[in-house]
Amino acid sequence: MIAEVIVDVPARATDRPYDYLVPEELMPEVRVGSRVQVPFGHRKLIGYVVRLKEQSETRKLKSVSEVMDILPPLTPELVELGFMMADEYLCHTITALQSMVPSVLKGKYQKIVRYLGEKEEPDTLRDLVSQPFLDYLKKIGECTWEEALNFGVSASSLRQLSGNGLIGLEERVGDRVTRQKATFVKPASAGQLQEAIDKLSGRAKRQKEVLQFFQANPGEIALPHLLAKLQVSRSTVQSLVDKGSLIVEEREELRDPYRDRDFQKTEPLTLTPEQKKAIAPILASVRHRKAEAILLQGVTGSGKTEIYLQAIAEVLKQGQETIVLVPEISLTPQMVHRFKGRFGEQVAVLHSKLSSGERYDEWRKIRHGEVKVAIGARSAIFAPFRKIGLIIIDEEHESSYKQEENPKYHARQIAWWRAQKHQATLVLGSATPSLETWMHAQKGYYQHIELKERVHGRPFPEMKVVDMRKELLAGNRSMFSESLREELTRCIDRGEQAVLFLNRRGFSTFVMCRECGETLTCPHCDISLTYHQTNRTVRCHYCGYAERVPEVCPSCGSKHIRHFGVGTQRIESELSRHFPGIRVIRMDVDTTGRKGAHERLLGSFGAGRADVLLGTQMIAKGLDFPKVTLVGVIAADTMLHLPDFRSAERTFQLLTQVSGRAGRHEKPGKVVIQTYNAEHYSISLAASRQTSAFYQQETRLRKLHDYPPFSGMFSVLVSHPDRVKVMRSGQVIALRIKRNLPPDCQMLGPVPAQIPRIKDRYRLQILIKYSLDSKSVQTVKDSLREIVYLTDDPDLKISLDRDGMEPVIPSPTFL
DNA sequence: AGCACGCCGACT
DNA sequence: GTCGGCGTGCTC
Repeated sequence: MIAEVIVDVPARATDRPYDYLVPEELMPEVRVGSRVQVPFGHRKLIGYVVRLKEQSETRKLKSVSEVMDILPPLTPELVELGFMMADEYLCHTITALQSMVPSVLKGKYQKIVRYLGEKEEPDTLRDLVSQPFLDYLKKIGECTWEEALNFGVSASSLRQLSGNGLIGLEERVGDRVTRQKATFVKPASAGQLQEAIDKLSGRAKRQKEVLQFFQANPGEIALPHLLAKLQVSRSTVQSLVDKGSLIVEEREELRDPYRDRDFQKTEPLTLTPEQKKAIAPILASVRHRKAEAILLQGVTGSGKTEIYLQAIAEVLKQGQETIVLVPEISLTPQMVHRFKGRFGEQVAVLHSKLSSGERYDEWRKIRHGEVKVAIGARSAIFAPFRKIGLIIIDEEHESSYKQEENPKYHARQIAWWRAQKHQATLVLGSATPSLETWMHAQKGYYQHIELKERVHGRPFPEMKVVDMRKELLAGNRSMFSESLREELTRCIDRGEQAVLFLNRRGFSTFVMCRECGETLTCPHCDISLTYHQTNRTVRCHYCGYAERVPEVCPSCGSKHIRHFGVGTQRIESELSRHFPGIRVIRMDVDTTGRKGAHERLLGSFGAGRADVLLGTQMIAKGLDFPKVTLVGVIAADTMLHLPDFRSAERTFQLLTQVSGRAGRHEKPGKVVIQTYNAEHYSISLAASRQTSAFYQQETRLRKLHDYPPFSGMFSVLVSHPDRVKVMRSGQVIALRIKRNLPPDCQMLGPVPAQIPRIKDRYRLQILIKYSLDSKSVQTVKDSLREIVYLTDDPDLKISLDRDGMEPVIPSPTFL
């Protein structure tokens, strides 16, 4: 039997399957999706089996040396998906395959130098290596390649010695897996327990207790458990093992990060008539086993999650599996509770807070079929299930479903691909769907279900748009409008809580000299440093560079240097000035840096230990606090000016989401939106909750400018440490693209990227708007693939992104 | 990605 | 003459 293997070398030349002979004894283990070790040139590598066959064109085949897992990490379906991704997202196949499995399965390679003692020690050995190294190697027997180099031994000497057979060089392949072992104890023979007790000497009181315990509790028990329960020591158990009365067994145990928590069993809630109407088509689709996509557009608070839960119950009844994607940020303990409470042990949770070992264990539960529901962030879309009946993507419009590294996939696209393979239902849930999804629903590609009422008939909060230009004219130069200040006062006086939201994007604090106008910028990136009050430093958000705020301007020496812009810290101090004694919890990168800080702060706010929750993006969604009756948006338009054609859509979505935080329970809510663009359609239509009107307007504008989804978009990012070289390469690449560009496509650029330099690399961007005609797509894809590999400069990096979520549209001046 | 093979400059 | 620089090309 021959196995086609994709090896772990992400390079153009090796991006194809290699044939290997499968030795007789490995035949039962090697399957499509198996992770194997294979000899490749002079080294040993990890690879994935992608096909099995009987014949090979290649002479002189090498053999698969090892199969690394009991169950293949990938299913045949995922292998196929890997090839599709490599093609679609222009990445190497191995990169696509590796993105689908836990990172611990990635290879760890080590070169080992071994001392072969049998041989005489000729002079050559002494001539080539130093005496201390030789002594060391003799004592230890073997060492790593790096250690040898540290001793000053040259690589070529080592190779020469290996050729002479004086030392051995080996490649060792391991994975990063640490499987947790647990020790279990059980009686050697349950029937002879009494006998064993009788044989004990009268002084062996402890041992007797242990054996009696097993008489009362037959079966095995975890060793630590036993020790704690009987208050005996390890040695007691050990002597029983030595006597042959007990057997200990070491076994792999799956860590369960939620093991120690109790999940209260919850029962399905009674659906409102509107919910009932909404769930019917989903249930029907699940029962029909037809690949189908459904947009579930429900206002915040309309009870989408309960619909998900009841749909999942139906899928379970059909004996099928479900994948639930939620944005990382809303994968909160409450969320996990709701799923675990309903489905208990049948749920695996995958999120970024897990250690890589825990993540691996959760993943294995899915792979081994121990669970039927996988809930997690973006990468959970690759859950290795075999019979998927339903895929749910909650908050479908979230940009975090797009991966920014290779493979640059969008989870929505992967989800639809898998739904088709499995004949599964895909449910896209959102109060504010992405324009693409909304359009697809309008055109009838997706079923469109709407939930327009909040559960329990809760009223929508009253929304008020405050024009900050008028405030300014009236002489109010503070960050708070008269209106917001009044509402806040009233809210606090009533003993209720408020959430203040500052959209930080494109609006952060920077430090500027008032005499010469110089701003502090990062020495490695073309970006202003942001001011952090906590330790009086300025930091770069892109490379992590930090320095103390200088006393004087580094450029003119003036002392009049201060920070501008609005950060959460500034708002916090302004709040305490306006409202003495106010209790504020601030959530931003500074306060939530440490692990668990996020939950602690929210928990504290929920417990009523603060009047105001002040924060950035991270508080925009998912929060549900009964006492919150006021939501304030400090500056609604900060991202409206970003050079991104999705900025209006983003603004609308954000405002709608944020306003959903108010008045979710008995008390009615109020929302105050402060802006300098009060008449902008994304703001006014969000405030008046005219969702359809917004989507129609936005659709018209996208069509007018031929932006996605009316055209496709590729972005090419060229970067290089040398400013001149990047310009030259950019021109060359642009010319190449242009030469092969289909007539119905358009190239923009090259222009400096939105941030022209990051980590000392200069960046250029080229955009290709392509017509959705599939022939053009293929042409553009092929020519881009060529371009990536055409470079001979190792410092030049070219990054391709298909339908990136944040392409920058070059302004006309650049064209 | 590694690494061997192979063809041109400064040294025992 | 040789050691060693890194350009070129291959890995079933």
